[in-house]
Amino acid sequence: MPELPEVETIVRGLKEKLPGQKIRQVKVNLDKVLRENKEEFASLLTGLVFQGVSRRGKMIIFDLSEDWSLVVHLKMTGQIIYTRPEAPVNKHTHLVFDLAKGNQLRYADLRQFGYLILLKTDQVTGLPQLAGLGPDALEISSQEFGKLIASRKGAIKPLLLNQSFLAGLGNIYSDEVLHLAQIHPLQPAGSLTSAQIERLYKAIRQVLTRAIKLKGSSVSNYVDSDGERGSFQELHQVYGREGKPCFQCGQPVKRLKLSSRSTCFCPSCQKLKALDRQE
DNA sequence: TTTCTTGTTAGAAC
DNA sequence: CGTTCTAACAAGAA
Ligand SMILES: [Zn+2]
Repeated sequence: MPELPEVETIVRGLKEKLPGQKIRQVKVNLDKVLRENKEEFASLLTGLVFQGVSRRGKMIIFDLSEDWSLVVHLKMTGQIIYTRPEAPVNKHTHLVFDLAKGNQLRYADLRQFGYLILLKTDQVTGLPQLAGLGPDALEISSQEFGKLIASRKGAIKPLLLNQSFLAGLGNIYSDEVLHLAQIHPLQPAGSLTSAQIERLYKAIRQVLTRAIKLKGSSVSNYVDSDGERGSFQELHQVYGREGKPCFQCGQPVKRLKLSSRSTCFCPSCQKLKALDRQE
């Protein structure tokens, strides 16, 4: 599931390889991942040169020559892989870019939820999918975070998943962050004490930074731009661990359903009524 | 066969 | 209008 750490890992990998490379040919196997028809998409891109690669939240932005940009969302199962052309082709490969140096950039997506948008560079920031994003989870300041949290009434877990509030966290990292911060997923955001908000802010940075170091979490089919799995899943404290003992206290991890998403947490480490009274 | 999983969004409810 | 919530989407695993 590409969330911020996985997307960041992919972007860092591609930054080393793509800039300066010309697109020699584009093959489209499934045009439903595109906005325009496949012929138009291929002809617009052919001959362009990759320049920068960046991300905002979970969105990837490729900047190309002639003021074109390609914005990509991988949703749950999307992959972008830079590879030798003779490497075996994933069954769900929907796009193949042949690059001037002989390598290929391949886009694959098992569930076909991801998409690409080709547009002029000056249109990128106005794109609703980008303009609607809140501050990036790794860029927001502690002060701004505290201000945003305080004005919200809903439960903290669904709020962390809301990309227009904060961009980058998904189901895995929201659960992991709340466990590290020792905050119950149902606790109303506006009821968090300043000490809890501080812990939450630090937990977000710590969990995401550590996950990026380990190249993300491979819980389903996630691989980075080299086709390599991440290893942060081995350090998950609660996600996917229902019924197993909490590594901190030994109590079994519980799961509940929150806005039709599963949420794993430790009822002992993450109490609903703040145990840390006044500090 | 049915249920579950995921991120985002349209649309409804408040 | 802002916020919050639900259903829908696809395809494979259990
Ligand atoms: Zn615990």
